[in-house]
Amino acid sequence: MHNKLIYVGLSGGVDSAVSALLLKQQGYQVRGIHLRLWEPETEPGSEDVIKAARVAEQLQIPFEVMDWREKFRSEVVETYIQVLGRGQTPNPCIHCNQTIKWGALWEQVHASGADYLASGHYARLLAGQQGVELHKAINLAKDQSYFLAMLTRQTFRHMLLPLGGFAKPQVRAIAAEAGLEVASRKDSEDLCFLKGLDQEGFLRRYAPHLLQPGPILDGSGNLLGEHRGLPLYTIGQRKGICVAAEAPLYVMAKDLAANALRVGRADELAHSKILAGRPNWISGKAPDLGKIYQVKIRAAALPASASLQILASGDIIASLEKPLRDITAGQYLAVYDGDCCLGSAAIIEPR
RNA sequence: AGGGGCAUGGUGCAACGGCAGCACACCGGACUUUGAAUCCGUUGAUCCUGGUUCGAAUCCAAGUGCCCCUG
Repeated sequence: MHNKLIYVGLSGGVDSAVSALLLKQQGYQVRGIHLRLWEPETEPGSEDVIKAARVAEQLQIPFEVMDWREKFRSEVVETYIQVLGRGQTPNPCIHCNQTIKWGALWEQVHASGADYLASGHYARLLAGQQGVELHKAINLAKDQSYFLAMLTRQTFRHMLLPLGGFAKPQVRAIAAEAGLEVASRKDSEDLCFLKGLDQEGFLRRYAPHLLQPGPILDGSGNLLGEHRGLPLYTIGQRKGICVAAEAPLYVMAKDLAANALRVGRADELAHSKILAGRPNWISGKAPDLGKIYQVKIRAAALPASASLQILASGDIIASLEKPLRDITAGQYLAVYDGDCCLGSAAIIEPR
């Protein structure tokens, strides 16, 4: 009845399947598209492709598969490895959303006549006074707006997120009621391209040159042990240091020049300012500089109150009301006004 | 090769002659569409030999190893 053509990215999981189902029920003309993004040579036919195809079959919607493994490798995986090589902690899901899912994929389906591209992300797009706004999901525990915060309003205009108002159990119930076989499929975890490997195994295989052992030092420069390669550690990390001390040790910093890992106590991790790169403001305009907003420094972080200032360079500084730990270069500082996500910027360093 | 001290899981420390515990580390699980954090849990030890004792990590003796002081 709408006559609108919508493509839904079908991952093979329950979320995207229910997204397609809901849109179909709303009367849209729905087509499923699955991206093959990563399959190691040894992996036989991907289970995800089969599951996605089955979803489309059950929903009786057209379905196609795009083999974008090379594109994914050059756009997302290469960036991931490069950022690790710079001593930072990449967020490949954000990069994938920018370049693949809402970049190249949109262009592709748009060229095929699509009016919208939908996904199973848990976030909401609401009509605001100045246009579409990105809001957190109703179910805050599942909210994924952080991963979408580097996208532009231009993109949000043709994006549909049918699950933003649902809780996960509801989604599974809807899938079960519709008889979808993926209803009970477990949620995906970890990076999609790790596929059973842990990060160390992945890097040993695809970027072994990054795994150079080096010294673990405390704040005074004392040698405490040996690390297995700086990319395996991120700021605030506790596990994997393999050094027994009076109190737990955490990664404070990575010294690329010396290939050294600096560790310290939890209370030494706190900082009250964050320098982040030129931000992406979804509305196109910078927020109110005098106001207190909420910021998140990682997807699963609790929001923290902060005010913003904009430097001449265009970079921003967030001044936190209470110090935060684990402020990590390569991750993103997402800014919220209540439930509304104003935008995001790549974290450069704590101040 | 003078005197003193120490020896307990991987590391650092507890335990009156009476069930060997704690912290850190490791490993596992929960959580999680980034990396983490966090929470829960499991392994795992009395240097060696002999003696005293109903009973020894604990007391005694020798051995071995380490540390400190004095030549």
